[in-house]
Amino acid sequence: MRASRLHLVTYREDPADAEVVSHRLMARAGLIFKMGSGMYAYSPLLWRAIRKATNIVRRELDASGCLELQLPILQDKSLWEETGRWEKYKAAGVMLSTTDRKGTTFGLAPTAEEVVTAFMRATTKSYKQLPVTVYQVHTKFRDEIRPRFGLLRVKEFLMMDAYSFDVDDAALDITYEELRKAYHRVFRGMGMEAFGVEADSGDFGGSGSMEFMIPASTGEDTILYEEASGYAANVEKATSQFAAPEGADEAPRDLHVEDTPNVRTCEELNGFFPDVPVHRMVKTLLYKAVHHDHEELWACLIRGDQQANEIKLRNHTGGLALEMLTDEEIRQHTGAKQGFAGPINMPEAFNIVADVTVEGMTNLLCGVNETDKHALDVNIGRDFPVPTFADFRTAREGEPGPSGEPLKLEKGIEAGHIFKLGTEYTAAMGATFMGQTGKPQPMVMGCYGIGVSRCVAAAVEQHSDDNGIVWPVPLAPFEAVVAVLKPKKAEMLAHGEAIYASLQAKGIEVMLDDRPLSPGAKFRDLELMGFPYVIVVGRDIDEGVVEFKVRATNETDKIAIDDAVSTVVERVTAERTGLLER
RNA sequence: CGGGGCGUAGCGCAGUCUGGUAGCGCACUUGACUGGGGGUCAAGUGGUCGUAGGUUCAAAUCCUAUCGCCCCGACCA
Repeated sequence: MRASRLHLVTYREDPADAEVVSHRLMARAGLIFKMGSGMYAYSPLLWRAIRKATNIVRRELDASGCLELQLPILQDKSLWEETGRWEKYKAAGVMLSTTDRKGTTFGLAPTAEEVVTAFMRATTKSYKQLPVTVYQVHTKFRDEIRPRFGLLRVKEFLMMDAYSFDVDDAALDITYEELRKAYHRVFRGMGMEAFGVEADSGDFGGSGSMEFMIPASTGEDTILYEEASGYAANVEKATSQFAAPEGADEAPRDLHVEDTPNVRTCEELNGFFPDVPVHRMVKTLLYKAVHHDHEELWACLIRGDQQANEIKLRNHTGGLALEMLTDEEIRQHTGAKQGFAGPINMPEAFNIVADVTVEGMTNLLCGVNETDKHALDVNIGRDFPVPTFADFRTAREGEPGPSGEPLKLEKGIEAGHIFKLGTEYTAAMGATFMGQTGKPQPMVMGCYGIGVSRCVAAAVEQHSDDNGIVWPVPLAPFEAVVAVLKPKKAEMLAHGEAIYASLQAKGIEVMLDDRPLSPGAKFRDLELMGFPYVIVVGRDIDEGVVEFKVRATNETDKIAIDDAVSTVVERVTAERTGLLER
């Protein structure tokens, strides 16, 4: 393609709302055009990159025996009601919906388990047809609370979603493992190192799931990992070991209630009682769990030096959503101001649970649901009933992980997620097949997603410098550019066109930059757009010399014009497969 | 959902407090000179000032409503 015909537009200034590097650079390079909050037009240049990312996904999934199909974006509400997820997604605020002229309500696909299960239900009769894994690359919609960071968090995006159907759990395990490997090939094939981490299964349910994270300082997810053991988990799911409660063998002392006016935090309480360290206090966090037809009150006890993990707690409550009580609700339910809730005199309406760090604590300090008062030397079982103990705490960097190594922290962009769903959806929707035994049984399902448009943004997030984007070759909109510095000079242009034609003949995706820009403007522009290799046809052309520029290093070599094509071909073909072993 | 802020040319912004001819930079068009790191000069194009209503002789500016966008918070007991 000729640059003069590519509708290239670049900007010298950053957009006012760009916070992260990929957003900034993609906007400046004219790759994305904002149409509204969380909605972007993709430029022709960006679409080339997205198409390449899509094709890498296709290549690896096809190699794993997956079948591409296409499912509707408009999905009937009643289909989602079969699995109970309409309520769930509405409660979570994720589902965008619309209605047709008859008043029928449709969801705009945030994902497609229901639709694909309905498809398989209608088309699968026998175990002989299984296993089947289908996938599509299609637009998805999510009503994000707060779209931001350019293409990294948007309301409308391009996603690959795959769904596997197996005869039993053992068969699912094999399929899941196959897809896990394919996922690593996909990310490596894009030129990125993604690592798999244990993840919360979120709204999908199911027995196992793994997220694929692309390390980036601006990532919205936090990963905790152990260096040697290979343990890595999303902070939403991560566990760590903790020190046993201090004074476990102390004799219980008599409970006494003291005045603690206007305290709000454990640190402030510590000011009143310097002898009681924060880790001998118990915080009482008050929540409501929202279910589809009712709300429940929950109180979670946790040691003063620990932080609650609301995802773990929500999973325990089984609610669709978990919300902290407002100050007003706290007053209404406990009669006390915010800051004084406690397991003592707790209204019966509350379900009380406690984090495992609370188990075994003695002579602790906690609230008594009375404004401006706290109790000291409280003992579990004696002063309040023994609650259910479980892991409700947030693991933190530096704490010993499951294998005992100190946990390290890394920020990442969630690029993919794989789940073992089991029969949750197929059973609910009656998607059964005739087994070998002659009895109908539900298909065992897995689901798998890759944020294709997000991956492309993540690639920019990971590969850039002060001058702009540095595309990895597998995603680059063009693998190479032939830049003619003075396109008005017919002879120079002819040399450029000859190199361009040869590269094309060799199968290189090449752009001829024939735009009449000043050399400085042209160099900056090409660097901003981030093409991996540039052959500069300039002042030395009369001596038969051109320049070979490497975007990643910004190094320039003068080479003979006759070597230009072979140099580019060699470099590009070496990098086309990303990080895959050849 | 709570708090704060912003809507003025394609982009980035000033002008609003104190009502009186709508501006600047970039980009874009034409011409000339340039030609290896966003070059120079000259002449131009482009805006119902988010929308609707109100006050006023007069509204980008004041008032009301509304729509949109951005940021922070929503891990506090």
